[in-house]
Amino acid sequence: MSAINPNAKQAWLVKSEPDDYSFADLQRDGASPWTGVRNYQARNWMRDSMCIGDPVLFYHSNIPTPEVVGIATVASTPYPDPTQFDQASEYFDPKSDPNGPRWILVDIAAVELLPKTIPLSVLRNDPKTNTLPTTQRGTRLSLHPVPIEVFHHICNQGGIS
DNA sequence: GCCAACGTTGGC
DNA sequence: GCCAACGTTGGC
Repeated sequence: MSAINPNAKQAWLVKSEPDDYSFADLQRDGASPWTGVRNYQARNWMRDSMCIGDPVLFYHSNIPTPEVVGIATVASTPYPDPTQFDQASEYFDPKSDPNGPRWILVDIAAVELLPKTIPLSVLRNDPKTNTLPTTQRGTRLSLHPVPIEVFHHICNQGGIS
């Protein structure tokens, strides 16, 4: 059972297309390796900065109303993404060397569904959240840091006290 | 479905 | 090391 570390110094946001993998899927699975991230900056954060127990906002992208839907947490230390060596996977990377894997991930675990989801439009209209990369036009990072106080603010907005 | 913005690739 | 071409992300 994974829980958020109340003393965590850093929170995060991860994006997922719900048609591909939704927060409900994560709740069903309990936890899941965060596979398929193929962006070096995002990889570096997983490899170097994400700590077990860090809070995570789970965001649904590529839908009519993109929104933060749930709370999750980092549930493992970093390790190589197994899909990079799986020829059957859409994430297979022929250039990755098993002796020095290119793609590193952590496990993400579901914590709770937000009673009230928070649409991107609301994040953009709130001065406390409108500096998040996800609210910036053109930002395609699928994973990025969120200041811990902003995380708590978003939880409050979402109906969690 | 469109397209702007961005990251990556590869030729030179 | 530059930069044009390309592929992908993701809002709309």
